[in-house]
Amino acid sequence: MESLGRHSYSRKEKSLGVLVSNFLKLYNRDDVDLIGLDDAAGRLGVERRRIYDVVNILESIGLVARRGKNQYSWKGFGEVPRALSELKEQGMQERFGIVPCVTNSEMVLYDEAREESLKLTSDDQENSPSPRLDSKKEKSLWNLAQNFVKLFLCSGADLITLDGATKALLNESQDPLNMRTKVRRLYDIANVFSSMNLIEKTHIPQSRKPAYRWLGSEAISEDQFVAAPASLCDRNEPKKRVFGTEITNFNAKRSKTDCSSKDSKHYGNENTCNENEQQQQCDSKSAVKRLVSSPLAPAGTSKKNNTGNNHSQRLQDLENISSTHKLQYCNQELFGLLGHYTETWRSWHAEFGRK
DNA sequence: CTTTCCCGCCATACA
DNA sequence: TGTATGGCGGGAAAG
Repeated sequence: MESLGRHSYSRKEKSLGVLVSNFLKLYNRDDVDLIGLDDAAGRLGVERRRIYDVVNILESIGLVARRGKNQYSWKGFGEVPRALSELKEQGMQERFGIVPCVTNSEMVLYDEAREESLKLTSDDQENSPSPRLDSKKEKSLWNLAQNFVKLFLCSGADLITLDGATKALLNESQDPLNMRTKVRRLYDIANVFSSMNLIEKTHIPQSRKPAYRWLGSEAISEDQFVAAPASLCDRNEPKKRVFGTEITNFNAKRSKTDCSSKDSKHYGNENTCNENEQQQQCDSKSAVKRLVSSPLAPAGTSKKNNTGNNHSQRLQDLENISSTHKLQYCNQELFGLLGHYTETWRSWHAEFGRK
């Protein structure tokens, strides 16, 4: 019904936060080990690019680990504490505690002597291949995410603003242009972390400045369990990938890896992907919903099952129904009673067909 | 207006 | 070469 309702689009529905939430809901299970990027993208109905974002950030916490091309492995939440403590230690060793950050009050302690945090000790003598391999990683989402948590873990600060974090993590490069980009990334990361309750968004006491507070690694769970009940209710339509984005997204991910060639491809938009979801025990009261979505064509591979197709499909259906029923109800009484209805329908049908 | 941040172009890395 | 990965920043929604 709302597929026609034009402006049902909301940015929030497509945020990295909900993506991650769905991602966790999907893979946070004991029996899950390998995660295929294509599979994830397909199941979640997003472009592959977004999966990279999610996975990179999750990896910084140890939730997942790169297994190889197209493959990540699911480590559990059990791994998180370990990873965090490791990060903390790492951060302590570096200058991470002392940087422009926010105290409980609201003051922004300006920078300080963070100059020689350079790797005087571990200068070169590292990766032989590329000299600039380092710079590459420094800018990665993965690295940024780790540094972000280090900030929380190492500085005594309770609240941290993205602004402050940016300045702290930006190596002296006060360039405003650089900062813009950095903040964007931090927003991404913060959204992910807060969606899994690792951090929480608040405000600095007096000023209205938004800031983040660190929550332990314990309150992380809860929401990402199988969660059958809640997910079923709003299971109506995917509503992501409404329209407009279609044409541009040509993700020619042929891939098909090898192991499981069971792919339904990305075009998981529209009414295709949701059905048959998983095989969870969610059928408690799902039966009711099931009926509603069936009328539409099974779609399948056609990427462009536009409205035109639907109409003709609909027509076909009606036609079938009408013929069947005509044979069925040969009772004179009924026929007479419904006569004008069928007549009306017939004329409508004719007109519609003409158009 | 400013803050938040999604989208997807396209540079790199890799096979 | 083709594919996989993921910086990066435009610009639009949200506030």
